[in-house]
Amino acid sequence: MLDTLGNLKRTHYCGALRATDAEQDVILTGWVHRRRDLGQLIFIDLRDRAGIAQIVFNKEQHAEAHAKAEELRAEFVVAVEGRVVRRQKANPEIASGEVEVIATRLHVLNTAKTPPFQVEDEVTASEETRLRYRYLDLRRPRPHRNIELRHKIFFEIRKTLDELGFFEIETPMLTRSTPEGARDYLVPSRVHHGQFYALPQSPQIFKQILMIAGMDRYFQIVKCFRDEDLRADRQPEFTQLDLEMSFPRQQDIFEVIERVMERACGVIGVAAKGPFRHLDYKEALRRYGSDKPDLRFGMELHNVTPLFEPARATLHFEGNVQAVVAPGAAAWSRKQLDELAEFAKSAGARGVYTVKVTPEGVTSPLEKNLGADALKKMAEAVGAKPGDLIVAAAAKEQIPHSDTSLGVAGQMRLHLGDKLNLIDRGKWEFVWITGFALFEWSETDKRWASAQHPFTGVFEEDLDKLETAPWECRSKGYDLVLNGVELGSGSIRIHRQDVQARIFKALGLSDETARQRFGFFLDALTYGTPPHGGIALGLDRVVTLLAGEKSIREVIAFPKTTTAVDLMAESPSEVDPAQLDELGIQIREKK
RNA sequence: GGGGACGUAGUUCAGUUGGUUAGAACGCUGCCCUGUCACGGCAGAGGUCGCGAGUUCGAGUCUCGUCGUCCCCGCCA
Repeated sequence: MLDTLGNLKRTHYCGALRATDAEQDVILTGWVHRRRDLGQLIFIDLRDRAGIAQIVFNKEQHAEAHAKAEELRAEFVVAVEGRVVRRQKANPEIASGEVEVIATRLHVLNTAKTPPFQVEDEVTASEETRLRYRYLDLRRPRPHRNIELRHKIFFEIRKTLDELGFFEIETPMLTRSTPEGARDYLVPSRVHHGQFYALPQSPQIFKQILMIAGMDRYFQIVKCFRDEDLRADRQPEFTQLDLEMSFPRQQDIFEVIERVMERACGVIGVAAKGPFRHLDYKEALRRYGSDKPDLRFGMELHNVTPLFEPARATLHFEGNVQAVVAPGAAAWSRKQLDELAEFAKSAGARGVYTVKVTPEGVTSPLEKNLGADALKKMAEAVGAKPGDLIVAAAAKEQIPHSDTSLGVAGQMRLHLGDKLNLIDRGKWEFVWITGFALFEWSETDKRWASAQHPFTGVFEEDLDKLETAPWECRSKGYDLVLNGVELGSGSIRIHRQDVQARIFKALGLSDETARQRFGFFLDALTYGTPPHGGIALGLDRVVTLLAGEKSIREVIAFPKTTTAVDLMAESPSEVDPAQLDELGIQIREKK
């Protein structure tokens, strides 16, 4: 027979009991974490959100409570009445370890099936099992801590932006499909047969319209939806901090985000301080081989193409050659070097070359191709010291106006930085990346596409190149990067209808198509649009970094798998034929 | 769309060259135990080796397909 909660009122959290509570009568509630049955004496670790308290059931003193405690099993839900006493021997492992509760009465509020895995701090179950029984997984202290941290960060962000004069304004979830960019999640309309809403990839157009509407400063912590393939740092639905300001200089937006990040980092006691560094996109690519460089360590790239030039034919490489210096890696084994080459190849390298720098001199398989003098010169040029390994990778330019050798070397830099333990985990290196190109060549569509999105502003002096040399147009976009992770991007927007029309044209959108897709927005632009700009940050990634987690799934209460499945809710799922019928939808067999 | 890793008891895993009755730990069930705290002791239950074909006298093991989970490339304005 189960007991009722009745008029029982919890007096303390289990995990909050301290020596100062000794000799008090308390009522605790929670889950049976562990039971240690010694016969006449039963110990229960009782767990709630705050932690664990030890409860003692003594047959001699409280026979009735003891008898009921014999029936307890893992994850039963109970309320315990009792008295807090100091322990003769404290348990330093738990926060409440100086005291325990002598139970006078036990109320069994609910039973529990034997859980598929034990609720304990270390993960013992596979991620698949954890996601299927997410409600049990979330009972563990670490997910609890991550979800609490997420709340605290969100709360701090809201407070900060409120103080800075921003209004949190909601925008529609059921909106219009915009074929530019990611695939949309579509929602069929029952009322409008054959028509669909789309879930927003971002509130981009709405937030710009809010600026046109004179709201001046908007923000929103909001879900965005993108139907693309997933990764450790990507979910089909994810949470953004979206914000927009009217009449901003780029500097003003940076300052707002720097305040926000300072306060968010403050939640875990990290002293991040703006202004953050700035790095030009091209410079970031040249020095770090990435548009989201990890600045926690050096190991910058060196363009050694000229040094390799004499051997271009014999080595059969194409494109440029970039080198990095791996400190202390001259002693690496053949196996380690093979693994490195394997990694570089998988990153897109066409050729991988290593040069060992030792106190005796410089040795390399390249010696017969380049000669000893050239190798010595190379070691000097890249600043390699005895004990270092120079790793060079060649990759052919595949995309017009970009150098793929940089990206390959950039991936090697990260790989080596990790392998050689060069990354200081206590560092928090924020950097603004600016100076992006406005357009990138889309190989799939065989046309120029917006590097960010089609509302990104362009420098006035580049306007004339829109039609003649689109690749030379510089955008007013910027990215915020932390420790090699892209946290978000934004821009000063286009606020003139004529410029917006020219961008659509450069993207190969006819007037007609542009009107069809963005007509309402183009109209809005003509009614007195202020200069405006903003940014969107991926908050799941922010929390992941601050929580010290590897996967975004660890900071989301109910995440989906890499195939966009919710293992607990078992979504997506088939629906009742009557529902489909009402929507006028018929499912075709997949080819 | 492509590449890689994994799938065996409730859970996490081991399983030799294809060969007798598929093992361990934790968990679970019962009994004993008054100071445990990952309690301990004794006894016990628990298996569609993801699924489907194939090769073979014989498949957890080999082959093909398929499903699922994870990682990476493409993709993600």
